[in-house]
Amino acid sequence: MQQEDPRARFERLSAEVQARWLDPAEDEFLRLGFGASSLNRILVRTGASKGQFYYYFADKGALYLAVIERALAELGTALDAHMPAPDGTAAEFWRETAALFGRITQVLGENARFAELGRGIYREAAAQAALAGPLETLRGHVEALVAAGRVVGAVRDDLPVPLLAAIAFAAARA
Amino acid sequence: MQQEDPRARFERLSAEVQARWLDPAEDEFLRLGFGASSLNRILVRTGASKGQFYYYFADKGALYLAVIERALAELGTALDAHMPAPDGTAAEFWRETAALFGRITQVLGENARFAELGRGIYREAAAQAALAGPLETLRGHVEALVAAGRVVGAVRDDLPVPLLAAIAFAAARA
DNA sequence: GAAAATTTAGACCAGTGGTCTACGGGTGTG
DNA sequence: CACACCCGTAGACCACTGGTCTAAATTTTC
Repeated sequence: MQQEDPRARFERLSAEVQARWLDPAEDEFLRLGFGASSLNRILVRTGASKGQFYYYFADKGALYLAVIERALAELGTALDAHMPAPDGTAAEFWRETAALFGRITQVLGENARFAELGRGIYREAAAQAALAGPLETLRGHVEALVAAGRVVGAVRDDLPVPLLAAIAFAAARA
Repeated sequence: MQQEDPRARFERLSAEVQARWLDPAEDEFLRLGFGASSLNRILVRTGASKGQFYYYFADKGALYLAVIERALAELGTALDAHMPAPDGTAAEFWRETAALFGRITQVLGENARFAELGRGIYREAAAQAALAGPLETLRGHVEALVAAGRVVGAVRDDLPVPLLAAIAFAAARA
């Protein structure tokens, strides 16, 4: 007798009302991680009731997911706003790449929460699947960059793209 | 009226008895991660009582730590058994490095659990501190390798060692 | 205004990690 | 032998967890 997907109900809400849910949740998740965060505590801080929560979210993980998705979307638009215009030489490519890295780390610095939130993803199998979309977008940026690098001969082509992406992430983190 | 550190009591136990605690715990942590693992369930599978557990471990995290430390120690000895004898040229260095990577991934493949366990560490602040010792040993291996590479001019020296180590880990994971 | 649908409140549940008291079983000493 | 001592054990108990469910309030529709 399932009526509707709670997720759909939440997405129907205005951004302001959504923020009223996501802001306290993000704060809690950021400070304590997923496992140690208390849903009841979040509810108190949000000023909402149990029934209200489970009307808009399937479970605690869905809330975590919603927080990450919002953050990821914001990161995406922030990156788009800083996109470079690449040209043809290998030297230029590396300069552009270095600049892009600078921009990414800058954005990450401005939003230090992304790194922290990202770490929590690993565990949630469902999260992996649900985040495929947003992450695919970001991965597209990286892949495009790598492809451009190959054209100008600056990037060796015997390494798989995911590996490069992983290295890029690790480097950015450090 | 604190009598003694539970940790000391556990370490006084024989390896066999320790394994009787750590084996079921490792299985649970591996399958479910730290947060979703149930201490009570582990106790049932171990055949131990609450009191018994808290006599040997400070809390759930301490058990998790003990599991990781044992795994890390085993990884260390496994790596030592595969150590190369490096010589002087850059080409040789890279061959050796590639071979070492192969060995590491091989060892990691044989003990696929390390990657999984490692991911769980991030959250535990205490774990970070407590694992400093064992990790320092492993880091020593990597650092020695990098130093050797610098001598023969194969590794650029404008990158910090931790960054290289992070890249190495990321690459090994992928 | 009444009937129907959507939204909210919170008591309730099994299970969680952790504490605490009481008890068994050695061992050493008189 | 008996006593005290102490290491180790058992498990009742606690506050809290995420999640379910029913009943009431509120809004929408006719």
